[in-house]
Amino acid sequence: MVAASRLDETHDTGGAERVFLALRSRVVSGELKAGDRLPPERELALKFNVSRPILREALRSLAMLGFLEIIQGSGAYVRQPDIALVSDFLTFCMAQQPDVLDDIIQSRIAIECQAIRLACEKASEADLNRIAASLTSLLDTLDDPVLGGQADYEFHSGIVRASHSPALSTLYRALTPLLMQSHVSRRRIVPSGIRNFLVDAHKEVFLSIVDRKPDEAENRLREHFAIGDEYRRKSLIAAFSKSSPDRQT
Amino acid sequence: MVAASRLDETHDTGGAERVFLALRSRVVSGELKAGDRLPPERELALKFNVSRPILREALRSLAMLGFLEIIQGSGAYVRQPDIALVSDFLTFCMAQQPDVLDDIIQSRIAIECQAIRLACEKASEADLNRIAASLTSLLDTLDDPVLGGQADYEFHSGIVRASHSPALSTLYRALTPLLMQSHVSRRRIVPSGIRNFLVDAHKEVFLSIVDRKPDEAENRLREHFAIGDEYRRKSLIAAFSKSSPDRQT
DNA sequence: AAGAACTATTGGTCTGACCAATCTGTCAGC
DNA sequence: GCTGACAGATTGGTCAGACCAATAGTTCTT
Repeated sequence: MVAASRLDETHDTGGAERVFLALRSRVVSGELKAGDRLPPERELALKFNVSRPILREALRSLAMLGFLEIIQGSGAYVRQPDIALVSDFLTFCMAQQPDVLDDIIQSRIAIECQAIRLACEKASEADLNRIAASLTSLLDTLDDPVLGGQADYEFHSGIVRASHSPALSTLYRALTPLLMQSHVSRRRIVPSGIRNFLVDAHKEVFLSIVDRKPDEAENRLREHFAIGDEYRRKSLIAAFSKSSPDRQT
Repeated sequence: MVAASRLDETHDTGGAERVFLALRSRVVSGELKAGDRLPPERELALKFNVSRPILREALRSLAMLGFLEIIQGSGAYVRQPDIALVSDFLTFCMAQQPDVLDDIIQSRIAIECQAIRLACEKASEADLNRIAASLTSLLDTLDDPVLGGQADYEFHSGIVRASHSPALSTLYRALTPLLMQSHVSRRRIVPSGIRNFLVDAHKEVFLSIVDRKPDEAENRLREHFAIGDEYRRKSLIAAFSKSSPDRQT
């Protein structure tokens, strides 16, 4: 047999994947920085000892992952991957599991409760102003579900931002699309009666940050979430007992 | 001009990306479930009206993202993406930002503090036994940095698992690699004197879960983290003032 | 009926060519 | 001398056909 000439490859997984891993490691290691331009495809293909279609499979994969931006006629440029891709992927991973939309709120509470503690320490004047502004828009958009939801989001994301924790902010951004889904369906079933109450809860949370009282802030925030949760359950029960006969498919 | 037959495409971004998006949307929408086999490449290429190399660029990209598993001679099969990929990507995204390793601990605290509250409600006998077991190994491996670190991780991840929140667990798993990095460097500078104290802290946290007291559990956990943080700072200051002259490059 | 050999299917790769967008350098015109 | 337009070179985008390698299904032998 002629099986005696494959020792030059670490672990052969196919040409495309080999090139993919090689280039990716160059990016994550910092050897290739954002903005750098890769050599032309024909040249790279020669260097990696693969054909151009195979080399392109690797490049395209990196591009889809956000590591590269390929511009026709110009070249392939290293790009800082966007957190939005993580978000997409996380969304999909979680969406595979049943009832995640009900569960995702736990992650939100986790992040915001820690963020608000840090915010009590680190929030700047600008942070507080931003949160105050979102509080104002919250008041002005009580009757608009869409704008109101946006103001609500800005209030909460303002808290996270005020924590000055990049990791918390990154996670929060990654969760945002999923939050939006559960958020929309939640807000839809909230009638006008409870809204003033929710506004007051937001105010109290904000004031606790202004007073720099972490424990109080977290407790009020937890209470805010708990009330929302309790209310959602009641609504679901009510909706279920009413429309139970209609429920089909 | 012959430009009058591209209205069937949403927005033409090139063949490969078009195919990629089409197939990906079929996966995320559930139209293609895990385990399903895709048609042969030649057939797919015909269906999407592209050449095989282009079709392969799309397939390879999906494979690199974990959506597909391609087996030579057999076919391309839809696969449930692994959260580890999110973790990798998250790691890279965060690693680009400076000082994330010091900041990632905030995300950990956030998740665990919420998880421990849920654990107080939902922890099963098996959960408690698992945590108790990790507590035992923590005692048995006080002198081994590696095994001790592993026991410590099992204790904390046991808490998260006991929360029975898939979202929190998913996030925690995503953070784990980054935690390991900061964890190792932290544990290395912890001398033996403080360890018994840390073990006691773990015990108290555990007992609070057993007693089903969320507030107490969270407070003790926060205290545990705070002490670790405080200690790390002291160590850094000490190390800095001692080795300051040596510090080079 | 079980195992082996064969064949069809399917992914993996290569070559070479052509098109399209971009970049660059030259040259005419101001 | 500077500017703008043109033309060629560079580079990515795509295609076609061919061949190899691994797998799966079939058939034949034992």
